[in-house]
Amino acid sequence: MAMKALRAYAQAKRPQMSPRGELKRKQILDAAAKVLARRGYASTQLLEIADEAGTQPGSLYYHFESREDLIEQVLQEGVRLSFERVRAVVDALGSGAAPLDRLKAALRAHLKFQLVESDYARAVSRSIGQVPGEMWKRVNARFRAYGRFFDDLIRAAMKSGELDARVDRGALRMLTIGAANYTPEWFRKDGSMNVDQLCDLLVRMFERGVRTPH
Amino acid sequence: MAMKALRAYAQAKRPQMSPRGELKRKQILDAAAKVLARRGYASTQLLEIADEAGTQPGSLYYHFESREDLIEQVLQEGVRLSFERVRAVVDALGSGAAPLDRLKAALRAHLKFQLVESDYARAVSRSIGQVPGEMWKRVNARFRAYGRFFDDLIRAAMKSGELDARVDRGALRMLTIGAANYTPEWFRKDGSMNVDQLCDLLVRMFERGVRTPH
Amino acid sequence: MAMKALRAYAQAKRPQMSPRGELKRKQILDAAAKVLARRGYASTQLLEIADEAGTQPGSLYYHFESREDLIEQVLQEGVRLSFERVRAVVDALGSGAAPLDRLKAALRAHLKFQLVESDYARAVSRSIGQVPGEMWKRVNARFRAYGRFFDDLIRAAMKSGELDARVDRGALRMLTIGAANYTPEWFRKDGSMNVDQLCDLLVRMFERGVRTPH
Amino acid sequence: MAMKALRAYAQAKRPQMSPRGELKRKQILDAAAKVLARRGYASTQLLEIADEAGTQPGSLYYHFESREDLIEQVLQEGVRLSFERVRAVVDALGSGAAPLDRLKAALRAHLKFQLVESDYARAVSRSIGQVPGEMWKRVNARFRAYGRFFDDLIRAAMKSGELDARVDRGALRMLTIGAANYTPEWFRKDGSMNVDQLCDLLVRMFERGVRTPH
DNA sequence: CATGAATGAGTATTCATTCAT
DNA sequence: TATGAATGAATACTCATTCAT
Repeated sequence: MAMKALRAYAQAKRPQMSPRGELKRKQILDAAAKVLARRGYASTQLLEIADEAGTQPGSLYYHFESREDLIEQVLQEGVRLSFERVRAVVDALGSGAAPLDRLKAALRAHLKFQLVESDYARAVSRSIGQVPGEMWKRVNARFRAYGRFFDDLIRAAMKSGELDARVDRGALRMLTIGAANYTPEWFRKDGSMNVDQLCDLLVRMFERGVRTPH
Repeated sequence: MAMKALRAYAQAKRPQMSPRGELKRKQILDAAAKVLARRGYASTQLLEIADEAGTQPGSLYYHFESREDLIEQVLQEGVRLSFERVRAVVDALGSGAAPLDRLKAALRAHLKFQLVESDYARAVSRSIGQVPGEMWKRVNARFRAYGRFFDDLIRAAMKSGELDARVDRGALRMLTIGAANYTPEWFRKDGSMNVDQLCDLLVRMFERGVRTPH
Repeated sequence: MAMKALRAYAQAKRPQMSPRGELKRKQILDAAAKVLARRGYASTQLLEIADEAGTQPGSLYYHFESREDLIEQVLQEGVRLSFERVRAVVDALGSGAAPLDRLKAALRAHLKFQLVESDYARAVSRSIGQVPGEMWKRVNARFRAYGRFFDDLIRAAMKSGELDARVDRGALRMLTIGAANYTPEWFRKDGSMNVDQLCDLLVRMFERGVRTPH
Repeated sequence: MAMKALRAYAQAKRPQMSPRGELKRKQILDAAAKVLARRGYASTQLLEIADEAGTQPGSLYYHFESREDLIEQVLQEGVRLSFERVRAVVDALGSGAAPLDRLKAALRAHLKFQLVESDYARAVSRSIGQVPGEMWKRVNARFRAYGRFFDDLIRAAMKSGELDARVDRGALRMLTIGAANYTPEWFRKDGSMNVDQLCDLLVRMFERGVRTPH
């Protein structure tokens, strides 16, 4: 009871936390992202996170309310970072670029980011379908915004005539995300192709597969 | 320890089991498949399986050695059934059919089977990446045979010139399987498209995306 | 599975454990020794050990890996302590003492130690024949060293001519140990004889029974 | 409830049971004796007994009320058979034989019987100290009668002056029984000595160790 | 702030016992 | 009588969480 208050206090206080506290908090989040990317939601244990962060399980509770709280923050961060990255890449092309080129760049950025660049992003794809309802509702709210961004890119490429407008945009997006999210399960950097070649293939299938027939 | 041999007597006796015993065993496997398809490997609990099968958790041990044993049998069966179904569909076309048509039929069958037809198949796709090493080794042995079957179909379609032979077959297969396996996560039968339309889309992306450019 | 290594962190850390942790660990070992001395291996339950130690069953796992681990440590300690005690008593006599006197002192010390002095020693004698194969192999390794010590004393007393060298040393030792180990089952301190008188009797049977006839 | 009555009925009926029923009952008792001799009371499981008897665990309940009932009957039988055998051997010597010779014959018979001749007898020695209080009270009642028989033989040998009358008879008997009962734990028929030589050694220690000094 | 230690609710598993056939 | 099948109470074990220091 008194604890609850203290914890709430810790949370509320977060913005003004000491630099040292912020650092530790970041280390724990990083550790949790790494473990989640490795094990997925259901198999992730606090002990392994603590080990990875160089602390004790009990210490995590100073920085986070609970396992759920910690994990949710990793997942939210994962979605946020992916979105941020993809948007930055698309923005860099400028609004003068062809809609399909913008979409292809987004696709490439998404795949690469979650395959080799960010534990947070991989934590998300490895946990989809394991996260309990309530938490998923909240994470999914942000995830849907990310999806809408993609949807807008697709819509634009359809409007411009580059993509076949008769294709169901939602299904198209989900099939592509599924293909991308599954890659961490099988792709090996030291295999027969590198990450960029993999991106090429995904983009090729998307582009030629969906483009407007003449 | 010395008891292990005794406990497993249900296993040893299986061949001569009574029809009633076989029936219950099947009901339990079905229940486990349903729960695995719903929760995935790590979150699947024996209590839920027992509930679904209309028994007590303790009773499961009359038919199976352990949680691991039960789950592994569901997964093995899931791979076996998928393979069986897909092969039957391809065989039905006859060897006179064009290689690409055979491949497209296989793709369609795989997606449909695991999306709406079989809890066992969905149990597999929902559990990939969560199954502990040793068990995965055994399940994967059968899974690879299934993958090889697809690979042969792809190779044939490349040889016939229908598909672009420069594309990496392994990556192609895994991207497609990823897209298909993710569908149970988002596809709703009552949504804007039906299962066959979804199959059409996946096949279209595969076909047009990979076919040989002229 | 991969978790085993993590769970055992209490073990790995033992050397640097805090005094408070060491104390509790000792209390648990003492409690386990008491319960084992009372019930024997097979009937010993963690709940009873926890009760005796003033903890919860779950707490035992902070200090020990498993029931087996805890029990094995008690048994190893039991053998170690018996050996240590007996050797100390024999050493105190000095090497100038007659071999038979050294042997008699050892016998007396062994019986007394496990009858009234040490729960650990009694835990061993009460568990012989119940301990599962693998564990017994390890405990027995130390136990055999203890047996060899006795054997050496017997051999010396035979060489000196005090004992009849035609008697089978192994059988002699085991019969004597059997007689001694069974005493906790029936001896009552408040009975017709005290511990020292019991020791006298055992030593008398050994000495007169085995000594060289003239 | 209705079961209780039926079971009681089965028990009450035992004397008039069909020959076939009696046979099965005997097979189960034999099997239980074998398992008890191997595992001791606490580790004995009904499944192993049923296996050994060539039946199912459930079937045991037609012949015996419970695990406790079955085991108790084995133990009672074990004491009864030992007593019977030892008494027969002593009686065969006739009352004209020297008291010490009668005692030595009894000792020899006891050791040999429970070491190599009877699973029932070994079931008893392997279970001593593991049997729960209530049951032990009942078994011990018969066991004490057996002990008294030995005690009478000892008393007679003391009266005749062959044994030292100052020795505590109870302790003497228990030490000897302990030595004998422990033998199944270590004695191997194919070892350096045979059963009769082992008997010789036990008798020698008893005789020379306790006889009246001149 | 951190941690060593403890807790307790939950989970798989075992096994004597029951019961329908 | 026998047995295949089921049951449920008991037991070891796990792990997020708490708390004293």
